[in-house]
Amino acid sequence: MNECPIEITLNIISGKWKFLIIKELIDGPKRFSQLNRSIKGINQRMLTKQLRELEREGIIERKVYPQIPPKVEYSLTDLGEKLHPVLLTLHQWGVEYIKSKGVDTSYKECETKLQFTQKV
Amino acid sequence: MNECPIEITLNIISGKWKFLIIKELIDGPKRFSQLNRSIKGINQRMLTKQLRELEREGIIERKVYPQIPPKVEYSLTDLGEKLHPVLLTLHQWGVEYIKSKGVDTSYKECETKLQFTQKV
DNA sequence: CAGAATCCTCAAGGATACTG
DNA sequence: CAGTATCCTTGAGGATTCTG
Repeated sequence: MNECPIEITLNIISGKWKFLIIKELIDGPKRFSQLNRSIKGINQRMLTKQLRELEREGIIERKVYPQIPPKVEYSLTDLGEKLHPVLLTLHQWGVEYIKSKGVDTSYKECETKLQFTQKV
Repeated sequence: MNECPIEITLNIISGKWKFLIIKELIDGPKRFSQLNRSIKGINQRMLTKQLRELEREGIIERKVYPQIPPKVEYSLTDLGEKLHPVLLTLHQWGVEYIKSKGVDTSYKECETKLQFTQKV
């Protein structure tokens, strides 16, 4: 406690996956299996764990459709949507970094994705 | 490789300490011992390790003053300075989070610190 | 003062199998 | 489909000691 807001944010959105999950959900609600497919390298256990934690922090919402086979949709809450500027600046710096290293062209698809949903 | 810029950024500025170190250096160059004191909870080994990694990525610069006792100053490079917007959005979201939880008042000092150096 | 060198712990993360 | 339940590994991070 008595931490600065930056620390608070970092403690909440820590780990390898949370920001990537949030990035996926910026495009709109997605199902568990969709997330599992679009986030490369994650496995079911990790995805479940991270989703639960994000839910507990009030960043995402979990909506269960009572049907068989089950359908569960995850979406950003208002608080979660407010992470958009963070994603944008992280993205922009990533581009700067790539430029500064002289490497390029390898990030096209993610960039466009974020541009489309740019609200600010 | 072929990662999106967000992933690239997160991979580079990962771990528990890097953002906090960068935050300290936004106020201007600082000595090793200063950083060691102002970053609560870090120890020498970790500080050294993180500084080396940040240096290797071109985010900070290390300046040695050849004297006894030794003096070493760390500062942000241009690339490092460009992380300012990220720090700001992380900070802003932290404040939002605190508001949404109804907790407050415990972050005053860090906030002012960042306002002073706000360049954007 | 600014570190290098060791040693150690634990928890984040991963692999796999099973289920309503 | 959307998860649990186990078991396991690795390395991030920590504590301590020594030094030019």
